[in-house]
Amino acid sequence: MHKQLKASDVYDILVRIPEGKITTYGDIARLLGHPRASRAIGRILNNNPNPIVVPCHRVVMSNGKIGGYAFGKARKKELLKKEGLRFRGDEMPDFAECRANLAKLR
DNA sequence: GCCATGGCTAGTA
DNA sequence: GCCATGGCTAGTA
Repeated sequence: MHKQLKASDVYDILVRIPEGKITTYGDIARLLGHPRASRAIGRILNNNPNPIVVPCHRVVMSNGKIGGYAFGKARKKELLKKEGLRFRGDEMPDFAECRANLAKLR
């Protein structure tokens, strides 16, 4: 078996994403060296033990749609709106501009 | 065998 | 819309 994705590594990345920025499941997967693990990232987020400090709602789909959320998409959308993101249905018009560059985060 | 994804085809309008 | 993917859980034998 090969090396496995660590949930704590995923959460460590998430806490560095500022308000008003978002990332994708795939971007996180690639940063951790598991380019095909985007679906697995979603499963890990679904398990988020601490939604208060780990902003899972800032992870969206690579096609600019909102993606899932343990407490429902409606809740996720509200949180993102509060942080300045705009919506057209489930689409995020400024997805590209708000997409964080994970490599440059500290 | 399920799923909080994503990339790729086929082929409609 | 299909299906490979990776981590997880249920629950068979």
